Amino acid sequence: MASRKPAADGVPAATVRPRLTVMRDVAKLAGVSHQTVSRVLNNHPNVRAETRERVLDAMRSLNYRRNLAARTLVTRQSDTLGIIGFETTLFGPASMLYGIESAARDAGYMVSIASVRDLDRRQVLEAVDRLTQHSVDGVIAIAPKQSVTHALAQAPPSLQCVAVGGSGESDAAPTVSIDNAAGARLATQHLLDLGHATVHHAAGPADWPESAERIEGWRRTLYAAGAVVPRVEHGWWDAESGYAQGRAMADDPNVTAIFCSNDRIALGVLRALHEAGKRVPQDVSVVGFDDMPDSGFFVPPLTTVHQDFGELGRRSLALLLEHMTTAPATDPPPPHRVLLTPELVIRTSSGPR
Amino acid sequence: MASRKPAADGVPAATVRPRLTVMRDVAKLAGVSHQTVSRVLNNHPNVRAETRERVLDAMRSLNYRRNLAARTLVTRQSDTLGIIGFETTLFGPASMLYGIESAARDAGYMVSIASVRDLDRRQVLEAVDRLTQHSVDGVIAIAPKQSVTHALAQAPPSLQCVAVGGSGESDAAPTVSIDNAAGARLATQHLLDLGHATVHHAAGPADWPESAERIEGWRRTLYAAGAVVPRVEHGWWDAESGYAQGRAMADDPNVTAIFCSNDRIALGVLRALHEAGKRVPQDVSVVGFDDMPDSGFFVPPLTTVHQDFGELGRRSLALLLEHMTTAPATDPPPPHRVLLTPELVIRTSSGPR
DNA sequence: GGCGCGCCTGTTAACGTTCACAGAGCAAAG
DNA sequence: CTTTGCTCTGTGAACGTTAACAGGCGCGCC
Repeated sequence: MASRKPAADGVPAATVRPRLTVMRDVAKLAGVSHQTVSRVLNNHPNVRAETRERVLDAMRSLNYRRNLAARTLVTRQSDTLGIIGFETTLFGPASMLYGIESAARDAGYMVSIASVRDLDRRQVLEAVDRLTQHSVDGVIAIAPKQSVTHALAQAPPSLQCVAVGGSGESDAAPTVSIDNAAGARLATQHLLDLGHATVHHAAGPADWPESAERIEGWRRTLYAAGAVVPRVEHGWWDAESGYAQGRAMADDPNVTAIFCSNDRIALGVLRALHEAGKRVPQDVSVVGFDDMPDSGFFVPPLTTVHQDFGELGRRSLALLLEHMTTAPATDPPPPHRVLLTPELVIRTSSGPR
Repeated sequence: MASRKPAADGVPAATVRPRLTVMRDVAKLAGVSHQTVSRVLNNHPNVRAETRERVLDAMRSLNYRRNLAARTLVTRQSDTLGIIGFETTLFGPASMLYGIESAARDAGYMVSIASVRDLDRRQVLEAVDRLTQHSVDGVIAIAPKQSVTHALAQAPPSLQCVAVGGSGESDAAPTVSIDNAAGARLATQHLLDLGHATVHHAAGPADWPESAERIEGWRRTLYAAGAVVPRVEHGWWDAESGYAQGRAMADDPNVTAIFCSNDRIALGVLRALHEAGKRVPQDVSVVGFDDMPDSGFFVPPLTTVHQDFGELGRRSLALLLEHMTTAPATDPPPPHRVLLTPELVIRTSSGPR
C-alpha cells in the first residue's frame, strides 16, 4: 500500500469543501466578538451570564463544533494521549489498552494508538515520533521489555512518558506494573504448603521481564524452603508452549506440582498431563498466572494468580496525568514506580500431595 | 539565542515553552523560502534536485518535525482515522483493532480510538462527535449491533464510515463481516455427516447479530436435513455461559452433538460434559466457532470454525480508504458489503455417532 | 530577436483558534 | 470630584502550515 495522495502535481480540486460553522459565525449571531465566544467555550469566568446564554444558544442553533486542530496549533496541546502498543491481541495488553482508554475519556483525553511489531529501539522511537508529530500530550507504553523504557528515555524531554506492564526495574521512565515476584511467591508457597517436595515451572519467553520476575520469585521461594530448584525451559505465552513443556514434565515421576507463567501455558500443561494419564490435582497440581476470564472453566478449574489488567491501565493513566500536571520545581514529584499486588485464587487444580 | 518572548521578570521559567524548529528555520538554513520547504515535504515535483537535497539536509540537521496540527488546520485532513470500539478486551475485537491499526499505519494513517460501553445510539453518536472534533478523516466501527450502523447513518455525511463485524444486513453503512450463517452451516453439516440425528446449539447473546446469524445457519441446515431443531438458550460469549448451557444438555441423553457459538462457550460445555462423565467425542461431539489460538489445546482439541479477525480489520480499512478516495460522481462506487468465508478446522472433539 | 511556454521559486493570504493588551463601564475609596 | 480597581468586552496579532498567484529564467520556435 502506498501514498494515498496522487502526488500534488496536478490539483485534485475534485473535493469541494463545505464551509463549517466557525466561531465568527457564532459570534455574529450572538452579537458579540469571536473572543467572547472563545471565552464561553473555555469557561472563562468573566462573561456576563446573559451573554453566555446568548452565545450558547447561538452555538446550539448553528450546531457549532470547535476546530481542535486550530486550538492545538496555538495552545500546543491536543488533549490526545499516545499509546505504544505491543501484542495487543493478547488478553493482558488488550485489557490494559481498554483500561487506559476509558480512564482517558473520563479525563477528557482522546487516545491515539501506535502499535509496534517488535520492541527494538528503532521501532519504538519511530512510534514515539509518529505520536509526537500528531502532538500528543503524553505517552503510555505497554512495554514489557527493557528496551522500550530505554528508548522512551530518548524521547523529547518535553514529552511525558509512562510505561505499564513488564518490569518495574527501569529508571528510565515512570512505571506501573504488578509485583510479579510476589505473585510467583504466592503460587509457589501455596504448592509447597500443600506438601509438595518442590515445584516445577513452565516459563514464558526468556526476554520478557514478566517471565523473568516470575522465575525469580519462584526460585527464591524454593530456595528459602530448602527445596530443589528444577531447571527451566522457556517458551511463548501460549498453550502450545505449555503443551510442549508439559509433555516433558508428564513423564517425570518427580513432578508433582507445576507453576505456570500464565494461564494459557497452564492450559497446555493440563492437556499434556491429561494425555499422559495424570490426574489433576491427584497426581499433579497445576497453578497458573493472570486469572483470565475463562480459567475457572478449565478442566479442572485452575488455581491461579489474579491480576487486574484494567486497573493497571487506569493507574498508568493516572500516573501519566500526575507527571504531566506537576510543575517540576514547585510540587513534590509524583511516584516513579507503582507496584500492584496480585492475589492467589484457589480453585481445584491444586491439591495436597 | 534570545527567545522571542519578552520573558518579563515575573514570569516563571517553567511556563516558557521551548520553541521547536519550524519551516521558517529550515528555510533560512537552506537559503530558500518556507514554501519551497513545504514543497519538498509534500513531494512536489517542481523542485530542483540540488535544492531538495539542501532542504533535506537542513531538515536533518535541525531535526525538523512538521506540525501536523497546522497542516490539518489548512488542509482539513488529519491523516487520522477513528475507531469506535466495543468490548475490545475480547479476542475478536482486539484482533480486528490490531488488524486495522497496522494496515492504517502502512497506509500512512494514525488511529484514534473511542470506546463505548454500550451500543446505544447516544453513546455511538457521542463517540462519532468526539472523533469528528478531532477531525478524523474516516471512521471504522467495530459494530456488532444494528443500532451502531443506524447511528452511523446519522453522522455528518462528509464523514465516511465503515462497520466491521456483526451483521452484513444493514444498508446504513458499508460493512465488512464474515459469513456467520455459512460458518454455522459448515459446523452443523459436519456433525450431521458424522451420523448424528440432530445437533444442539449453545448460543451467544440474543442481541448480537453474530449470534443470531449463527443460529439461523444452524437452524436452516437442520431443517434442510429434516432433523429436529432443538430449542435454544442464550448466554454471553464466555465459558461460564457455556458451562451453564452445557450442564443442562449433559443430562439429556438425546444430546450427541453440540455446536457452540464460540470457542469460549465450547470450553464451558466441555467442562460440563466432563463433569457429567460424558466423553468427548465418544459420547458427545462438540464444535466451536472462532478458532482462537488456544482452541487446539482444549481437552480434547476443539473442532471449530476458523475466522481471520486480523483480515477482517485489514479489509475494513481497505474498504474505508476506497470509500474515502472515490469521487462520488466519476468513479464506480466501491462495494457496499464485503463478506469473508470462514473455514472448518477439524480436530478431535467431533466424531462419529 | 521576439515570443510563448515550461520549469522553479518567492510573496502574500488564508485556515480557526487562543493570547496579550486595551478600553469602556461602574462601584468603592480617597 | 478624582482616583483606583474590578468586571466585562473587543481588537489585533500570533500559531505553522498549505493554497493561490506572480514572476524570473532558460529553451525552442517562428
